[in-house]
Amino acid sequence: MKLSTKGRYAVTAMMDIALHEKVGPVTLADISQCQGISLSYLEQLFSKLRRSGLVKGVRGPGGGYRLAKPAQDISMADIIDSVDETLDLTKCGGKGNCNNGEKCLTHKLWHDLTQDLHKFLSDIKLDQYVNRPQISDLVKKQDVQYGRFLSRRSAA
Amino acid sequence: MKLSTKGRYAVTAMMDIALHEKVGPVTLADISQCQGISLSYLEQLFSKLRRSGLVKGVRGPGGGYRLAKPAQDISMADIIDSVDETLDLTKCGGKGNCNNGEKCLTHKLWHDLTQDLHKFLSDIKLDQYVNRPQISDLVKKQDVQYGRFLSRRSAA
DNA sequence: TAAATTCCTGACTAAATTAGTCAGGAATTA
DNA sequence: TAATTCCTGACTAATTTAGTCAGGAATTTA
Repeated sequence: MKLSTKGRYAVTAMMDIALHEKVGPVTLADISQCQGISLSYLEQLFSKLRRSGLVKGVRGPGGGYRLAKPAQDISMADIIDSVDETLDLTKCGGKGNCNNGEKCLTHKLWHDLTQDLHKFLSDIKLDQYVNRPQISDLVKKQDVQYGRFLSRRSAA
Repeated sequence: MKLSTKGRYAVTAMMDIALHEKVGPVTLADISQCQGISLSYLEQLFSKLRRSGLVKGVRGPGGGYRLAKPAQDISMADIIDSVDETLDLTKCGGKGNCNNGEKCLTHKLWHDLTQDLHKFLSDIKLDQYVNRPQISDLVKKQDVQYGRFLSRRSAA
């Protein structure tokens, strides 16, 4: 378990996609502009999210990314694990010189803690932070201000 | 909220000190050896932990570090916040071009999530992972194997 | 008092990670 | 066919993490 800006980018981007699930795929260009992340960096992150089976890409005009499964089946832990390399615990355990080949006691305690943390984030699904009252109205308002979707959706 | 190896080092080191509270201060040299972290790096981390009021240093022979307050008053969030610089959320909010001067909706959702996470870690106190049955026996065994304290304590 | 121990500080360097850039190709829509 | 968008890989810059070094300050023990 690890948590950096990388994980934050991934989570917010996934929230973005989930918020607009009903309208259609969300392009990385949109996310890039709205969240202030470079397009290429997003592409790197989404390469991982796609390989983890969290999103699927839709190519061509009108394309973008959409969730690969229902929002209630995607947990925060899934997203963070997908992009943030987990940190190793084996610095002492590898050498095995601390507790007769077993891992240090404190390492075990840390291990227990991260497991609890991981469980906590596994229980939080994407839809919990997205399907909330008032949110959908705000999304619309934001999209209008932002011009997102208008160009291609008004033509259809 | 952020979580990296740095935070892990700090948490495990604090656990180490808490485990040996009754025996006396724990030296950074001991922690360094047991956990495989360089002494100077530990000194950097403990400089922060000390300034945050989580530990206090005891100089001179027989010295080391001990907790500055009871283990049940030190939370995991305290420790992690102390060494891991929190990551900023203002990348969009600063520019304020997303939602009419307000922060992006997704940023708000992320903010909510990290608050929940922070609360989770604030509710976990150091003693919860340390004062557990069986642990104290294991500590003794490990200390004997490791020779920690023996040199200076047997003389007393 | 002298010597050993341990914290404590700051400046510097090396390694790893994060973030971004670039160039080009593949699939899809219109 | 042209535009759009995902997709890939190689490269670079910036930041953070981790470690090194040199020295000083407080304390204990002899």
